[in-house]
Amino acid sequence: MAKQKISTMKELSEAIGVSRPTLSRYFQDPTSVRPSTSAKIKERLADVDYVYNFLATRQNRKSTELIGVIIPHLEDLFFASLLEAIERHARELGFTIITQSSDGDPQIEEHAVRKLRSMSADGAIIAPLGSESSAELFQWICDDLPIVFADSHPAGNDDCADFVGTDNYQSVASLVEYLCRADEPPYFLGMPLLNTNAFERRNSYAKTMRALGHEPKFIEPAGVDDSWQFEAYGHGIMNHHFSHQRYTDATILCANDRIAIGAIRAANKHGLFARGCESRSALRIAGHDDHPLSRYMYPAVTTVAQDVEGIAKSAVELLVGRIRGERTGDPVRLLKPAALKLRESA
Amino acid sequence: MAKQKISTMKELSEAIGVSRPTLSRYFQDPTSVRPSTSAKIKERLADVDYVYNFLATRQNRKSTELIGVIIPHLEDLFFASLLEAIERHARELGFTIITQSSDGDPQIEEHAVRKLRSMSADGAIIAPLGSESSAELFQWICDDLPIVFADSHPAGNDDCADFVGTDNYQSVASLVEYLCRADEPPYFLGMPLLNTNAFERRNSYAKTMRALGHEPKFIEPAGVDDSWQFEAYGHGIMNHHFSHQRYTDATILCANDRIAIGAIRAANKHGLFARGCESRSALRIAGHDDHPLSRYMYPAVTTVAQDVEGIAKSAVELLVGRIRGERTGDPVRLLKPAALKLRESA
DNA sequence: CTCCCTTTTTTACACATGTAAAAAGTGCAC
DNA sequence: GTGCACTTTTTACATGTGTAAAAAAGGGAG
Repeated sequence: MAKQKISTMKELSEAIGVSRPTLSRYFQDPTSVRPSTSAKIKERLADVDYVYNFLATRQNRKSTELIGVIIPHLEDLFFASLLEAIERHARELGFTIITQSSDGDPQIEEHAVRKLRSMSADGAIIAPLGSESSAELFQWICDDLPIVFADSHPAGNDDCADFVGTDNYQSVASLVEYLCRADEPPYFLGMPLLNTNAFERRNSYAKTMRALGHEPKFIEPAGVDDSWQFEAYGHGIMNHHFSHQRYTDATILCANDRIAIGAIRAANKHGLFARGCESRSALRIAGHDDHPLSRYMYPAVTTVAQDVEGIAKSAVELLVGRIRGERTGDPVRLLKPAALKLRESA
Repeated sequence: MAKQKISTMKELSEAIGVSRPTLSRYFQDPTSVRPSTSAKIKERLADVDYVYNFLATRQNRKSTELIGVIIPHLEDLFFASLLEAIERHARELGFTIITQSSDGDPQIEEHAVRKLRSMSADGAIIAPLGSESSAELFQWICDDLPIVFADSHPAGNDDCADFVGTDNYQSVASLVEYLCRADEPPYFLGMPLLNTNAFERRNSYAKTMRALGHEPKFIEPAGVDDSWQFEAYGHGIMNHHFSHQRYTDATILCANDRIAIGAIRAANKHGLFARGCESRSALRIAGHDDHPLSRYMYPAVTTVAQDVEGIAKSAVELLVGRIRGERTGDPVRLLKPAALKLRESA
């Protein structure tokens, strides 16, 4: 690469032989200059090493074409796949993604939101933590720029921005119905109450159970602290119970797959699954989300698949619609259905 | 929040009653102004809603305090944990992270590198893809800004930037030695040749085997395409072989845990592990990395734990050292040892 | 009260680009 | 060759901040 390094548009305009404003217009839309000029610029550009200054361009354009994404944890394959899908769709529409992980900490979440505003992001997709303290923050940011909440929505103010997520009532109901149809009605092993999904899944379980004429039965957490370490959480609780011979032939619906993975590990250690998972065991464990590794567990986790791809696509589309001003008015609330994945564990 | 919204430092300086340059210095270092002034600013700032303009500040500072991180896939818990750790350390040092996933695609990787330069990032931590086409690109970016390669290094030019990663020779050797000591010498199930780790682990396996007086034996991929879908890769290959009664009582060393997870699933489906993983089976499968879910498999995966935290910490420290000019001279090559994790699968 | 030193304000310019308006240039039809 | 329409160049100003230098103000010691 012996190409001449050029660092400003002014230098570049001299090297190419067109004026700087013409170059500026060319970079924003090559068809906005005469075809012969456009060709000339394109040709000379190939001989030269020039990268435009992102900071300077974005400071002056009305739109920065930056979209912020805030998720609770990168180290969770559900959020990781959501993020990858969002990135893919945003890239197609010409937007750059700024990812911030809130690391489960409302303070970091707040910091991330403020940083997005200071970066003049055009909008943001947020998978919020469940902290009540965030309500004010979200109200504040919603006033300033288009926001789409994804996966879960803030506890207090549901009406300040669009939302896309899974219809937990549908997804959990379809699992409960299946489990009741196939065998015993399930117990519910909830997730730590970290966001609205935790509540909705719990409520949906109870509601569906009652509708089917069963009394909801919850497995008690037994001294495990609330955290995003779901596998450890599920494993800790169920290992404890199985050690005391409890729930050893029960049907257990876990609030998410990561908890189910922990629970399945505990069950295996206690030899509670029938050899060769084809023959159904008395103990049944189901999850929720279709975590990428669910199918590799043994037994493979029966679960419901969230439409991650659809959620990501809609979130980006909703957001970009707002950013471009094509969509105004009341916030939209998109609930995606989830698909039952019958596998081996239940 | 009825706070007065203020969007520029000029407005703010009028509202507070100090000059704009004083404010500017206050924001960069509150101790650089007289304590009484600092207190006054701090006090009035609380009554007002002001966010500095990131783009404008960073355009003019010599340092943007932005660090770019490029990883092959977010949807891989190894990289996700690496990224989280990097983010944490960078945040402590006051740097903002811009993450770009190359999605396994050299073109996207190139795009990401160029974007980092156009954003005037102070430096970048890159976990490169193995593509030869990237050599020129990396040379180009290394000339412009401090780079640290993490996890794996570009195939061609090893000497253009610092590197931090796992000592694959040590890690694989310790596994091979353990496996040979405990029982039969292992076969090697490699990973797709996507980066230098793939080669190094393969070579280390062969070398260690010979040193111990055994002939290296490789399990052939049997028509599975090269991709980052490691679980599917491992599962596909081993399911195929197990179906033909091959390797059913072998010891198999997988190039990473995700492949091992796929292989273990296949083994379980074929009933090849002894019930209750306490009693050792003839079939043994080991992995590499200590993937966060390895311990939840059944049998739990025997593996070596990469020092993700240490790699992330060193990568950030090396990079920041270069950025601050505290470190110059020849590239450093830091190899972290990995720790054997004896679990149930081997 | 004065002097000196420190801090702050004022003023000015810089950064790399966007963008608007006026001036100059180009090409084409007649 | 003239006139017209379209492009491009020129010129000038904008963005929101960093930063340097000079001028002004403030505080403390004598």
